Amino acid sequence: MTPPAQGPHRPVTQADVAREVGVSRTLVSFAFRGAPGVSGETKQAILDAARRLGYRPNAVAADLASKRRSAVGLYLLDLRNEVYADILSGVRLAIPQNRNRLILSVSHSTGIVDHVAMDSLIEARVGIVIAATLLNPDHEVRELAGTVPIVCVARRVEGVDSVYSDDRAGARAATEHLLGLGHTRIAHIAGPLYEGHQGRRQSYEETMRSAGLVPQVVAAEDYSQEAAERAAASLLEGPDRPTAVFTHNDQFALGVREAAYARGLTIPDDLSLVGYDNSRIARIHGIDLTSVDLHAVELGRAAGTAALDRLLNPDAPVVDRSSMPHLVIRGSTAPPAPNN
Amino acid sequence: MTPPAQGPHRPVTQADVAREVGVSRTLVSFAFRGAPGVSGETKQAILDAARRLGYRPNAVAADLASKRRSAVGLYLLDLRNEVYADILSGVRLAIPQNRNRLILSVSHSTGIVDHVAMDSLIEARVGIVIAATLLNPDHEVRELAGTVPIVCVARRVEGVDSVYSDDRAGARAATEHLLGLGHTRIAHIAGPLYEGHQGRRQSYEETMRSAGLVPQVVAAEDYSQEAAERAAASLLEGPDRPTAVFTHNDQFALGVREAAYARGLTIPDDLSLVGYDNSRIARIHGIDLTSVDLHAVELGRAAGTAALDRLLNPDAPVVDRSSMPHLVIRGSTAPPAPNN
DNA sequence: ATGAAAGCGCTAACAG
DNA sequence: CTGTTAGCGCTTTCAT
Repeated sequence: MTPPAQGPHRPVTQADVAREVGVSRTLVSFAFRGAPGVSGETKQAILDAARRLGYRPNAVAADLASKRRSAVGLYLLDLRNEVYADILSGVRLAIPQNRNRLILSVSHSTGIVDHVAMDSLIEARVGIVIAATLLNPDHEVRELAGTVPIVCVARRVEGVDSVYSDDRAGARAATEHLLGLGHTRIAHIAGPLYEGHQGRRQSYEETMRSAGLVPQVVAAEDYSQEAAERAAASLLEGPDRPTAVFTHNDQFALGVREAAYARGLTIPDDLSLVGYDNSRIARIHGIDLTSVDLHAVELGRAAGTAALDRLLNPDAPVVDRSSMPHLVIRGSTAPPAPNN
Repeated sequence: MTPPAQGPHRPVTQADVAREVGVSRTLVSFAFRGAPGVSGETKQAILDAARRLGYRPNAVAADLASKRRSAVGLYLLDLRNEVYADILSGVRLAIPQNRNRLILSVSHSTGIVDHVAMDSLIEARVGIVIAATLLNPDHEVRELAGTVPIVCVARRVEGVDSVYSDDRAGARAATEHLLGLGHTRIAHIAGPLYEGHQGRRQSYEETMRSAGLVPQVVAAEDYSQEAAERAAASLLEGPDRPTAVFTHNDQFALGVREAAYARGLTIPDDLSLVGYDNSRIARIHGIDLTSVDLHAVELGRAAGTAALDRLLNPDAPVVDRSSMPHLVIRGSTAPPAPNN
């Protein structure tokens, strides 16, 4: 048989170290946190003994005893969407790994509001939750924020710390780009119609109307690429096929792209395509997706910073930090074909 | 100014609930864990009072008191590589979110062995670490496993729970596919030369030699796409340019692809390309990357299951679970051009 | 500079 | 069925 399992059996505690050195537990505690009031000599002796015994501080017990909550909860909607991975990298940039545990809770793109996911963070006693992005209606988010402080990423909720990008500006830039190329039949594939996630769609509609055109919106059933593919199918097979499609995000754009090629349509010759997020996929040679960049990494970093600030200062005024996205024009957009 | 911040100030504890109902703390504890020995009546009263007061169980304190360690640590090398996101999804499938906190620790593709990342997991007192993938040499991994049980994902370490894919078989299939198409100048872009990550390279070399050919390996400096791009540059600009390249992973393949197109080379006409991971990118129309699928989601799920088993039974024999990858042939590979 | 004692929120024997 | 008593590993007054 294979040898038995790994792992220690009698964990070493501060008391063990204290006994070894012949001092009190208090001193060990002080020494490890670099608190003042420990002579250099004893401190050294303590650190040495600790290493010898293999002592590892217990951050969880420390939090409990100090009534602190140094853990940061991270709620992510859907890891298959690269934008969430980017946000996570950004968060990681802001949060020092050695000081704040990052407790992860992942929902799934097809799932409705996931109370279990938030509950698990609350019961893990995180000091704050960075949420990207909650699908709940605003009033529910505010209610949740009454239980645990929340930083909303990529969404603005009144009364709750929010770090987001100006979706209306991004969608306007995208739509205007297509209008500028001469398109008139421009469709939009929106996400599910949750509150707080309608900025892109609304701004698209307004921009179309301002141009004297009729908006055409199809809402995908969920945030998966497949849902977008199905939504695109209805668009591409219907009468008066659009000559351009602007999608809620790049993942959706990928779905449209597959749907188009499956029907023998070429991008951008038969169909111009604009995504949102400017994820890595958009930049690949041969994809060359025109897309709105909302600077997801930077958004994540800002959210991480806001979270740390909130942890330090629970009574500071609510953070409301928006940033401007920018349109990156690539090869997936072109003027409509003359015969269209 | 904006209104003050969110969050409760005096957290509700079991004691509060007990007082409210007029029972002991023990009963509240029992009621919440569904333990036997609580009358239906009191249980209901307790649950009601708890809801009324807004009581939330403290999973951290529970762990401490019960000397249990229900938290699972997740060490991920690099979230920009989709394979790690896939592994994470798989882990999530196996681990019920409401019972086991998932504590995340992310390293970075360019970083060397990240002791800080592992330390943070140890100090968070996780019961087990799922590691995908540690760059440390085998003996260091074994040493770490003496402090906290580890499940190695996508890598086998003797004496440590390991859930992995047969890299040698995958690399052989990839190389033989290229040989079968008639290629003779087949190069390989390997990752950095860490112990435990050499199976693909070695198997490529053996397969080449068995075919009477000379292997040509370039090791990327780190696991980033850019490093692969640089490695590919030297390959594509050197004399006797290879007609095919097999890369350590899809991210590398993407780097090669960019390097090729930047030099006016077309895939697969001028260069056949095989990746590894069969990530979503490989499946995109226009990328169509031939790639070895190691079933990352399934790997993650198996790792999650193994982790839960180990948590339950620390003394069970070491897990050694390998699975077979399979080659997915797409449009990025073709016979070499006749003039080559 | 050092230590004793109380307590964080919870679980776990052990009694009744 | 219900309550009492000790802790878990650590921090934190408050003394000395």
